[in-house]
Amino acid sequence: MSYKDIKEDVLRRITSGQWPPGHLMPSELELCDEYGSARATVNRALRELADEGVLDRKRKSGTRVRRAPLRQARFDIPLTRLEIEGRGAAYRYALVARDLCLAPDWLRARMALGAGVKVLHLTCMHYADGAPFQHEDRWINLAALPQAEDSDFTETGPNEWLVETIPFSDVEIGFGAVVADAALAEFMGCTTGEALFQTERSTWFDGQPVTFVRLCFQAGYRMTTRY
Amino acid sequence: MSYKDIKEDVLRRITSGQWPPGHLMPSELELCDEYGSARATVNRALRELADEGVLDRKRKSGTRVRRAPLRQARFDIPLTRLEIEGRGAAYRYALVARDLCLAPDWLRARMALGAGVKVLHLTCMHYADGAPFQHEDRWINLAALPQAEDSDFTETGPNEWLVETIPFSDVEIGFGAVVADAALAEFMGCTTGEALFQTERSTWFDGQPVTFVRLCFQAGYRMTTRY
DNA sequence: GAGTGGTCTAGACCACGTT
DNA sequence: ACGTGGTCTAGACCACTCT
Repeated sequence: MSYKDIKEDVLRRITSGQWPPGHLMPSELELCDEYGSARATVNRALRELADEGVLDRKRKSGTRVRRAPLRQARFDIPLTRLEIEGRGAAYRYALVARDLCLAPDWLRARMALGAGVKVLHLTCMHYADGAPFQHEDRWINLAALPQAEDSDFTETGPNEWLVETIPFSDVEIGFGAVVADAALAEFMGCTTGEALFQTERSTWFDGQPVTFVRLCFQAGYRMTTRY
Repeated sequence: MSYKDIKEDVLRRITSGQWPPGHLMPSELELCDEYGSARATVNRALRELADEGVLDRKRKSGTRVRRAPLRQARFDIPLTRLEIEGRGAAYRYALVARDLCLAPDWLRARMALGAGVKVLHLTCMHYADGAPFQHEDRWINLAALPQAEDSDFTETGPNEWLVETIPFSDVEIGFGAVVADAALAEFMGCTTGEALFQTERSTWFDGQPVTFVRLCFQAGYRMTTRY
């Protein structure tokens, strides 16, 4: 039995009611006997199920079926270009505004920036088959990324530039809703007062705040996943 | 070296620029030499980094640092009661309406229900310290869960009842935004026209559609995570 | 064909938490 | 003290995919 077969079989026993929520499962060694597999194989199956929130494992106490499955949803956060192209639509990018300025107070608080820090403020639009898809409001900390000042971002969006420039970062992401004001409605080709799905993202690299971005999606956009 | 140490060291090499995006890493056997570990240990470290979207692995070609890290965000989807209590607020639940009816067409399409299927339609409110926190619009397929008809849901919300009744399910979840109409604004204690964060969830058990729910959160609510 | 990752085995020691 | 899961080792065979 492969570890995948074991995972499937354990899930089957749980969904069939043979192992109800809270049930104490056999120990790894007992399952090794039953499945005729090595302990490492059984262990991998159970460990992955625990990672996925189905099982609860404790040394000495054993492995139990979770009562209220710790439901977790995993979302892919793709580049906007790839998301649009993945739907078979043509991608177009446009730079709306590019502004060098001191970080406003709300941004300094948000990104934990010191006083008098210069930031690059970019406003961009992303289109799918010519229709407004996403409005991007981006702030880049020039103290962390001075070379951003030399890029003009007319051809390539800041997101794509960033992922090629910074290899890895800590990220905080938040989802919410926002009402389209007159300006945003004009960009997004919707009516004023429409509710738009919005994500906010702060990125750090090596402990240093790098960028903050607000993305507003077209009206009716839904971010979905299965698990 | 433990697999965690190896993960850390590989991440350090990536963030330090020693292994830039797209870089071809040493093979597992070479890393075994370098770290003085068994191949299974190195394999687990690299496999987990690939699962997390940092590395890209292919047989024969080897392991590379992802160019555009397929960033994934993991969100916990807690029970509303636990989310509110976890913030140190008092939880209160109220059943607003309970209605037995035939599934409307949009719902039949959404849940892949046959014609003439009876559903239980529930409207509920969840309060945090007395303030409206979440509006729940729930539909339960009585063909899959006939015992739902015997529960009155005045004391316990349908979500808590469901997780105790069904051990495991397939779930499709979507995030979006919705404008508060007059009725919803009254429930949520906000002004009409406010943008509210909304999640929709469809649940299947054993291939059978069980329930569909729309959750509207208080104005300004943000669902956040770090990764 | 050959190199790489994917997986499995049998055995071992350790860490944690309950008793 | 003892039972359980957590992890590591050394070796093996297989599957994919590039040339």
